[in-house]
Amino acid sequence: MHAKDLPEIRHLPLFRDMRQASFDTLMDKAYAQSFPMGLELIRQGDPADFLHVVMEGSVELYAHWAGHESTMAVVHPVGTFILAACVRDQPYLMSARTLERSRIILIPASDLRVTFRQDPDFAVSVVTELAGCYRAVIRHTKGLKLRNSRERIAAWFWRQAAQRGNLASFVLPVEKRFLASYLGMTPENLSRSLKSLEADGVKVDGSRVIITDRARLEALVQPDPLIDGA
Amino acid sequence: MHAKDLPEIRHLPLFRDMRQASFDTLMDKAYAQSFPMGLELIRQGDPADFLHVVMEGSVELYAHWAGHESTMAVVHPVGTFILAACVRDQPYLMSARTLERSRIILIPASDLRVTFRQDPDFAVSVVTELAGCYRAVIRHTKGLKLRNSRERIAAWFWRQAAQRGNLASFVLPVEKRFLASYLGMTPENLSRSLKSLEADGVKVDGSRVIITDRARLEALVQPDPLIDGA
DNA sequence: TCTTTTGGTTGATAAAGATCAAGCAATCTA
DNA sequence: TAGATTGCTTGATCTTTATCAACCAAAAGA
Repeated sequence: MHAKDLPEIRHLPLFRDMRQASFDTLMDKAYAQSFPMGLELIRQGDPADFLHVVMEGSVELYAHWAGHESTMAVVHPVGTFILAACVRDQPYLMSARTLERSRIILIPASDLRVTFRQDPDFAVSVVTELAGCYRAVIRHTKGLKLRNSRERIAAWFWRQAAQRGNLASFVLPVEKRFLASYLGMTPENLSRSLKSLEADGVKVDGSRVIITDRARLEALVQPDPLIDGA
Repeated sequence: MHAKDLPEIRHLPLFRDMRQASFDTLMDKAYAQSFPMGLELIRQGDPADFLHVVMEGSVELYAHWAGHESTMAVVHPVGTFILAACVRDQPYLMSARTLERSRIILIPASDLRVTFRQDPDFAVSVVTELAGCYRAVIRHTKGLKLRNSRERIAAWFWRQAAQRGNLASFVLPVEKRFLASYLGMTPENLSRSLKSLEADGVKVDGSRVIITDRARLEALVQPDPLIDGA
């Protein structure tokens, strides 16, 4: 556990408002570890031992059943994952693997559970964080059910651009096959849709995305804060 | 607000462990109301004013975008809904309407937010409840992404039977069109799939479901606690 | 009781998306 | 740098699911 990580972790909404003493004891039990690319950090069904914080790299959360696999989320720095399993002391619902070499902070779930029972400010932060996670999944599921695959891709691009201050061009932060799976389609389907989206104001060349016609894209996306986020 | 409701509400996991004083003040601000069938209780995007508790009847949570509509959940007694929007003081992500004549308890969101900051036991209950809601949506989304429509229907039947103590026959608690939408398909698709599922151990006659061959159904469903619940 | 309404079913057809196979190009590695 | 690997793309085809329209039956209302 490196001292230089502490300010960054402390700055996260989840840890921002807790008592310094609680934060210190929690961090005291935590440790950092670096993992190579492609390593399975968590297997779905395993007991929830640690809250994970991604400091560097990126982590895919994915689900599998009957030989099928689906990307549920990709976590980038600085972000946490599987808080819900930790607080309920129940098995993980998703597996996790590193998408690149990653540095992860591991916070023992048992200490977490003790801490939010002792520090009311932290409890409030956990409540707020979990409510936010819940709402994020609901929004994603709404997108899956209400939009077709072309619209989902367009909406994802629109959102990415918006998060970068409406930048007209950016590089994909994940490989296309994970994006495809996250958006609930096959890589082939994504590939074909990308080509057809040139007519709707997005051009994709390799991993570079260029919004060529923002108005046209927006007409297709019909952005909705209750799906795409504020 | 009827006194006879209090024990039932108090028995809910969310309210079970809070201090009596907190519960009393919360219930003091709450009030009960009866609504006719088909009434829109909540419109998505509205500010979160009340935590809702269904005492009688049933309520559909649904989402809409660009003229499309999709059932996200159906809440039966005794169940709560839109806790997340309340604790974050943010707009509802889903609309809600009564599916039949229903009696609902309305607990002001502002009082709720005050209470879980003052009563640590209640805060822990809210944490646990929200984590449970989050995990329920994740499980449902996993089902949507990993299973095809036939499998989703079969899994839903299997789960319903399991919740009723592996009863071989039960009556659908919702109209088929809502079930179809909840499971992410059209009513026509559901209707056709139901017929084809006779070959897999489920027979449906009107609103009556009969599990004719549990083993066969289970072979199709491949039940997984990480999707179908424990 | 007789209509009217509404939810459900069925059939025909269309569209969306998945699958399989082959080819390509960028990246990694020896 | 050459070869191998890997992810992406493209084409052909098949499956799944949606759409549209008609019809039926149960339930609600006059």
